[in-house]
This record gives sequence, C-alpha cells and structure tokens, in this order.
Amino acid sequence: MKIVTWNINGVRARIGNLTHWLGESAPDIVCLQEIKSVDEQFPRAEIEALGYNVETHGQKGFNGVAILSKLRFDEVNRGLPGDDADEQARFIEGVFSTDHGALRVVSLYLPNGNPIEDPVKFPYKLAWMERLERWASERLALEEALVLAGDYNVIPEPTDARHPENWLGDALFQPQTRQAFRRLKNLGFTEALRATTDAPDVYTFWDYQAGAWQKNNGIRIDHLLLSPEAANRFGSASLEKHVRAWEKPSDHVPVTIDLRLEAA
DNA sequence: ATGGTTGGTAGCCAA
Repeated sequence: MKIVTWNINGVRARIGNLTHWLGESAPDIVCLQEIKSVDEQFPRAEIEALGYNVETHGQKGFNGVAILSKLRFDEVNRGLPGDDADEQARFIEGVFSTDHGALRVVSLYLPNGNPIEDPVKFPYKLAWMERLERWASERLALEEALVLAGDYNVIPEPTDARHPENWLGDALFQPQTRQAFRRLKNLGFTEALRATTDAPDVYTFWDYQAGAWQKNNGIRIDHLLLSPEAANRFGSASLEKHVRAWEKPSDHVPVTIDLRLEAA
C-alpha cells in the first residue's frame, strides 16, 4: 500500500498537476495540505473520477487538509482535539480496514509559527505541537497501524537544510520546535524517510524565491511518522522530486511510503 | 543583499 503526503499549495490552482500525478503515481492514500479551499469548492469530481474517495477539512483562503483514498473510509475525524477555540483547519484523520487490522492515517498541517517575535504565532505553533503529542499518545495506546503524515513545518536537524545557518531565527528551526518534534517521535514513532536514508540534501520544500529549486536550497519539513504497528509493515520511503520541475509546481514535493498492507 | 515568488483574495496576508 502506497501512502503519500503532499503540501499542494492550493488545490484549485494545482488540480491539473494533481490529477496528472495521481495517474502516474497511483497512490492508495494521499494526504494533502494547504488546499486553500472551502469544502464546497474542492475539486472533488475530478479526483473521484480517478477512483478516489475524498474527505476534506477546508477553510477559506488558508490552510485546509484532505485525504484521498482508494480504500473506503470507515471513519473520518476533523480537527485536532484539545482547543475548542482553534478554528484553523489543519488536521483530518481517516480510518481504513486492512488485512492486518485498522489503519489510521492523519493529514496534518502544523502551524508555521513565523515570525517568532509575534505574540500569537509561535506560541500557537508550540501549543499545537503539545496538543498533537497528547493526541498521539492516546492513539498509540490503541496499538494500531497509525501514520501521521503532513507538513510539520519542522526542520528536525541541521542536515535537513541546505543552509541551516539561514534558518536560525526561523520558527521551523527553533530549539523548542525541534525539541517538541523529538518528544513526539520519542513516544514511539519511526520517522519513515530517516529510517530509509541518512543522506544529507534530502529536501521536500524549495522556496519559489531566489531560484531556491535551481540551487537546491531546500529544507526537509514534510514527514511521515509511523506507529510501531505501521513500522512493522514499513518498506521504504521516497521523494517524488520530479513534480517540483513541472509547470506551476507546488513548492513542496510528495513524500511516499510503502506499507505491506492491503485493503480488507 | 531584508531582495525574491506564489495563491487566495480583494486590502494585503500567509508562506
């Protein structure tokens, strides 16, 4: 089973890109972030025509996440628990049936948090990470295959940036940010891409500005965390970097994992 | 080098 996370940076601006990629990559489950669309305007018909079930958690203008799946959804949950006042659409969970029991897949878009001096934005990021850790801890107790996939807006280590020195003042690379990500992982998750390779220069995002893609000035901020039950079925992770060179690309590329699971 | 680019939206904001 092929599961992918991709920050698409505007699903309506990228629908041709998305359907073409779905055709060539043929993923089973796709976690999208930054759909920048309300649910009513999500281009679901084009995607359903390719054989996918579509569940969205949209918002006007910004944010928004979705899960596309060839498997039928047994259950869908929208929003990260822990703060009823949080109206930002950054979290959706789907549950599926496989030949090895339940599979839970989350598409998450973790807050950016910049600028760090802002009285709201960076604290919101850290609070969101605390909520995620609490939620993940509860889900791990279920002892099911769980995949937390998304744009974490976290550069875990200096080797995850081409120029780490340029990110020292950035919310994506703050010590508190990195520590919160480590705390989450250390609950018992396997980080799929780093379980596959420890090579440097493995990036998932290149800014549109200043020729970042051409210079390979990237960062690795899109991650898939696997529960022990998912890690036991894990094959390998890979990047679909070629889509970054397409016309009108997203600034992120798809990150793909293979799990030895089949739809039940 | 405090630049540069993009999407969504309608003024700039978020990234």
